[in-house]
Amino acid sequence: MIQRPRGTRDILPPESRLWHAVEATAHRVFQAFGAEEIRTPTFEHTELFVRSVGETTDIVHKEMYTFADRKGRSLTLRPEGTAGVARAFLENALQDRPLPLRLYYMGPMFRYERMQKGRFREFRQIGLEILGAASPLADAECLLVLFEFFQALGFQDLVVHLNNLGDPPDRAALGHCLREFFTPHAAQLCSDCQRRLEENPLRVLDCKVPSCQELAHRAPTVEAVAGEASKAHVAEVEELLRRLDIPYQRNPRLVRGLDYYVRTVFEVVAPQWGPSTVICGGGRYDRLLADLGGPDLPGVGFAVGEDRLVEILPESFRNAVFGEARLQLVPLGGASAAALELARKLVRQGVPVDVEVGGRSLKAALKRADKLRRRWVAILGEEELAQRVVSLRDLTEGAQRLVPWEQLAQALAGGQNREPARHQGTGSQH
RNA sequence: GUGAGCGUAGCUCAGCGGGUAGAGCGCUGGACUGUGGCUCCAGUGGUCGAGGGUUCGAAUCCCUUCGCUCACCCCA
Repeated sequence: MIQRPRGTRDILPPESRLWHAVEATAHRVFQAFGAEEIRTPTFEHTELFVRSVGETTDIVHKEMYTFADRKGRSLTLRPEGTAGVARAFLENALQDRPLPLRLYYMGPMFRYERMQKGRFREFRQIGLEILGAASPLADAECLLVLFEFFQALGFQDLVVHLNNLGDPPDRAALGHCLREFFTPHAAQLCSDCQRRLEENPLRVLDCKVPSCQELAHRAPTVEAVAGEASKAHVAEVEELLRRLDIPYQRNPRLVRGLDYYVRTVFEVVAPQWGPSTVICGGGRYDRLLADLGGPDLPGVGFAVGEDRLVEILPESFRNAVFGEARLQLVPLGGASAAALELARKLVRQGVPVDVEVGGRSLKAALKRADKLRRRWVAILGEEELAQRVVSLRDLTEGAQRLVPWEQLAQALAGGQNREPARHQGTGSQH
């Protein structure tokens, strides 16, 4: 038996409805704020990710799905979304459109990693980029759109963790400072951090090992070396967040893994999953477009991990999705063809219908409707057919009455399903 | 890349001091010929992850391998 490749998943019904609903919500909210969807390739030239994400990052270092095509070109399955959007922006000269441009995307990303809870080799991200706006207003708008999205999904308790990473010269200076600070205490650091001290001292700041954390808390932060410009920029973002009542928390040890970030960086963690489970990460990347050979235009954006988001979706949203009323239409005897006609009529009126085409007995059909937690069953037998009615049964109460076909849509209007059926997880477990 | 745990029916698992593969749930049907949920009955379902070894005989003991999961690193 052939199994799915490691790190991929089958998203089965009814779970797939949640994914659809999350994506529909994203389209609606993002578009309401003036963003438009961009679809870019799932794979790009390897060089794009090496140059944008950064050569020293783990993503490029050891997590890319890189392969040579038949002509020997090096291609890579995209590990994140921003690089492709930036490339498409430049390639299609979108800087000649009215700026800023708000672009959003959703789709699969790929990273070659060992499997773990909430971590996949193929996972989905929903992201937004605002290109061509240097103002802190753009950073704040990003977070505003993000939180309106969360709000529409029913989240109540999410908090943004926010930091200033400074401008590029500041980052270099901070690296120096941190090396000077940590080197005398190197013996106290974990072995990973001793390595980080050489390669990327910023990463020591968010190590989870207690002894490292203790040191990190006393280490100099970006504030010590950041220029006035970046400080003022992030302070203004904070001011706007307060004004908008978006809950945030300044975290001076927050460091993001991608090299292109400057100034504002942020992430949102799932409260019930502990501090390491990031469901959204983002920040400002003012140098990225220029580094890719384009005009010197700023950008800011975020990406939400859809897999993790679906995992922690509030009950309210799940219930709304699974509670959608559907009519189960059961034909008896020779009424099957008429049932299909009736189903077409109802669907055109906006009523979702399942026709029982299994040819089973009424008893079996009712049993099935009950298993599916359907509320309404319409029985169409010879007698009903002759009178152009159905027997409409309400499975919640067991009540049943005859309803003419023309009034069926109206009789069902506003009806909710019964409590959602319990279902299996995501198909990712075996 | 490092460390740990686990692989028996579609799902959750029992069986492991070697002796003919089990239960619950699910699915299908029946008891109840056009009326669900509860109950009862029947049916359906498995190269015991794979390969090798020990043995008269292995799901069970030994070795190898593959797969899955969790943690670390890092991230969505």
